[in-house]
Amino acid sequence: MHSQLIEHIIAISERFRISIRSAINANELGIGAMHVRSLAVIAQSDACTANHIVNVLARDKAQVARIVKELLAADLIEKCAHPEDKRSQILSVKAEGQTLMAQFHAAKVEIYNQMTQGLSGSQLRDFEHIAQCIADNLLAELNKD
Amino acid sequence: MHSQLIEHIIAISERFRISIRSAINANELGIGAMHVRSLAVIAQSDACTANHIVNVLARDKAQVARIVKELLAADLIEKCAHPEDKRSQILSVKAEGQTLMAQFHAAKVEIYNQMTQGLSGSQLRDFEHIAQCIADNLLAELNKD
DNA sequence: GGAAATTTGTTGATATAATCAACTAAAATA
DNA sequence: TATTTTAGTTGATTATATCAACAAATTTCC
Repeated sequence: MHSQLIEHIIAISERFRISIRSAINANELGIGAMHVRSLAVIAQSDACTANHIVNVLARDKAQVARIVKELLAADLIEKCAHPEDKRSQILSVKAEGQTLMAQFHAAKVEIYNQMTQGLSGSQLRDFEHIAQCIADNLLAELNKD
Repeated sequence: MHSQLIEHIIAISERFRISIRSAINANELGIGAMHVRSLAVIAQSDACTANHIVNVLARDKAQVARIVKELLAADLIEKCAHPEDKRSQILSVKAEGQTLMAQFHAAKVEIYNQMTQGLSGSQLRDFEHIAQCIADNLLAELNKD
């Protein structure tokens, strides 16, 4: 097993993070890549809670709590009471957050186009499918305790 | 483009890092995943310099300098003068480092087996090839300045 | 040969990301 | 109702990454 598979995967995710940060930094805000990823989760889910972000991004809840606090401080999101659970609050994206999301998606498309150069649609479909399979396998392993 | 490709990639690399760290932590040393990856680079290259690690792992040279310092302090590697460049030193893995590398490889094989469950050899070959292609595309983009 | 530019590595300061443990309050369960 | 679980917060700490300034050796170019 001299496979460099993992090294390629690590390289891809780091370069992606760098690209996102520079795309966002160009738009100046005191937030990082994790904030953007969390914001994207909030935007995608309806009735998103902090705990939902924890599950989707597989992050520590302490880390998420701080990210949410900072997104609120930056006025990118707002929170309102959860109708069925007083411990929890529902997060939603505000106007400025929507703008940032649009920039994020544009950056993502650009990066996606860059990284998929020379690859066919069927290659990419296969790749995504296998990537999901691997991610699921590892998740199952982590949840074994 | 609603592809979750990037999210899968990020998930895989994070779970890998976690797995490596817990495999190493089990073996108790004051070092992290980056130290292990750097050590692996040193082990793989003959006449490895700090700069070589910088290039292979695409890390900041300041970060590498500190990792090397810590690997030296932990007695996992040693350095000797570079015969053709007085600025530079050649790094090599010491006995304890070799032991750690063996543990690392064992952990890597285990993780690799976990993550590839249910995938065929040809799927993995394709996947690795495409991953390398994507990594190269992104690298070319970063080097454009 | 020598000045200028580049490369290699070090250090300081700081930012970002992740981890762990203790804790509160609400909710679910038994 | 008593116990356990869940959602979130906070404090403390570690790990990882970034940027700028610097020294010393090497290379480039005239």
